[in-house]
Amino acid sequence: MSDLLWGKPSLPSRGPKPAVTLAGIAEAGIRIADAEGLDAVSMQRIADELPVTKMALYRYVPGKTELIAVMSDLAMGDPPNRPDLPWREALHTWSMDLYDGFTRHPWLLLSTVGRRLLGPNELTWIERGLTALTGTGLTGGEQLDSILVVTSHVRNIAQQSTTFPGHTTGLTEEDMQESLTQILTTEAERFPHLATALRTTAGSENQGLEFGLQRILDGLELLISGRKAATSPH
Amino acid sequence: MSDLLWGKPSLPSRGPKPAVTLAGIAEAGIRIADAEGLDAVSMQRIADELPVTKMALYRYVPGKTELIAVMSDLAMGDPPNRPDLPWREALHTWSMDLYDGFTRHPWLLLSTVGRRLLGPNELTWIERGLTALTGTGLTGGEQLDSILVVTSHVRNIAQQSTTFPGHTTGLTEEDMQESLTQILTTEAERFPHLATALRTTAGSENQGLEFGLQRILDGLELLISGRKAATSPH
DNA sequence: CAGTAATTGTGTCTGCTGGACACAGTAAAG
DNA sequence: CTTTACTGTGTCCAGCAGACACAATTACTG
Repeated sequence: MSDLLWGKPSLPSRGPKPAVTLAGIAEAGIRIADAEGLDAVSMQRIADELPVTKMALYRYVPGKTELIAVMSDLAMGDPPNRPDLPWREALHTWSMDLYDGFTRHPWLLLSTVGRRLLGPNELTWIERGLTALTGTGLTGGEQLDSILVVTSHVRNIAQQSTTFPGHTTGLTEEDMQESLTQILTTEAERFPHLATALRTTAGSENQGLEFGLQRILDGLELLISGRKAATSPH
Repeated sequence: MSDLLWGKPSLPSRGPKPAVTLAGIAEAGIRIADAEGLDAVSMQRIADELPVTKMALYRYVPGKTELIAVMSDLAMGDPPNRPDLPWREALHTWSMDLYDGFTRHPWLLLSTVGRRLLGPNELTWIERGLTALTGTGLTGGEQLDSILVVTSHVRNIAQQSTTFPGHTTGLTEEDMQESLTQILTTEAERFPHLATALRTTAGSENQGLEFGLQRILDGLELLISGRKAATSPH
């Protein structure tokens, strides 16, 4: 099932030499997705970048779904190896690294939704996140839930602040702002709190990432310190 | 631009009576998306459910993108009106209501990603969330960031625990578990922390929602109480 | 060396999608 | 009764994922 994601490239066989490789196909797909968005990735489009035709790709990949999965795991890459840090700093830099990845490959936000098979790189990310939380006294389930919360936050912040090439109707941040302010003037009475909230907002870019992250880490710290206070004096 | 989402249905005109309505089209689309997933929603498929042909739909909607936007805002519905509660309880029930919405219409998780124009219902959700946070001493930006964190968490938990009809390759939770345990046996040395974390996990369903939510609310409470301690004695 | 089996790449075909466009029919206003 | 505005339909196109048959290439086997 997940041979594509985990299997080693088996070289020796009988027929003609393959003209391309699975990794090469995936890289071509990544290049297209980075430049033109995930919607621009089609079998034909990928084949155009390689010395093969569209149908030849199906010798390497059972379908587009699986190809996107391979692309995604490959683009995710290996998480940067950080030296030993206290759990809070470790999780913080881990989050920032994750955010960097999502900004480098915005389409990952679209291709990694819902239930799916996990590839080696994605599992390594999880492993590194868990590493940061070992020794905190949290149970395994709590550790998993913790990195899930952090991941969710990073994902959605990235989703909101990224410009998707192609995909969405070319909406700039200004378009949204303009539409919103126009609505708030014509329908002000329906959204009083939103109006005041926006009025008292310093439009500083991307502080949402740090804000939410600090809240989550604060919440985790509360739990962890309580957990330690309960176990260590006993 | 957002006339479709915000405009009133203008009745009187000259030509023949319209055979359908925008709301009717959107409801048909919602029905299909609920039952068969977002991918099953096509112009042809919607037209099959209505007494018109595919092309007639374009008299009511400029394109599929806008139709999905209308469907999304409609499916989101009005947030349940809760009596006045302390901010923490208010935000908690708000989150649960939001989660309910996402489980009722899982495709909303797919249709409401990225930059987009906000409809009246979506804005009302935001307004209600902000209402819970008024009087906490948080700035407008902090209030917005707060509900963003909560929303992100709810979204991603829903995303993970929901079975998408159609969309993904029919992967059950068992398939993922099986694939994961198989990987962890063959590649155990690469993911030690993950292995132990999964071993010490009580497989209780969906506690991730409550866990993360409580962490976030704890973090917010820490900020809010600090904010109040700084202002009230002064 | 000849023959067979395995494997790769290609071309053709189907059914689906979103959408452009011309055209016919309908209802109200002049 | 004509004009005008509007609705619904049929036809057409480009692009998509993928099924399938077939030719070409290579290695193993007798």
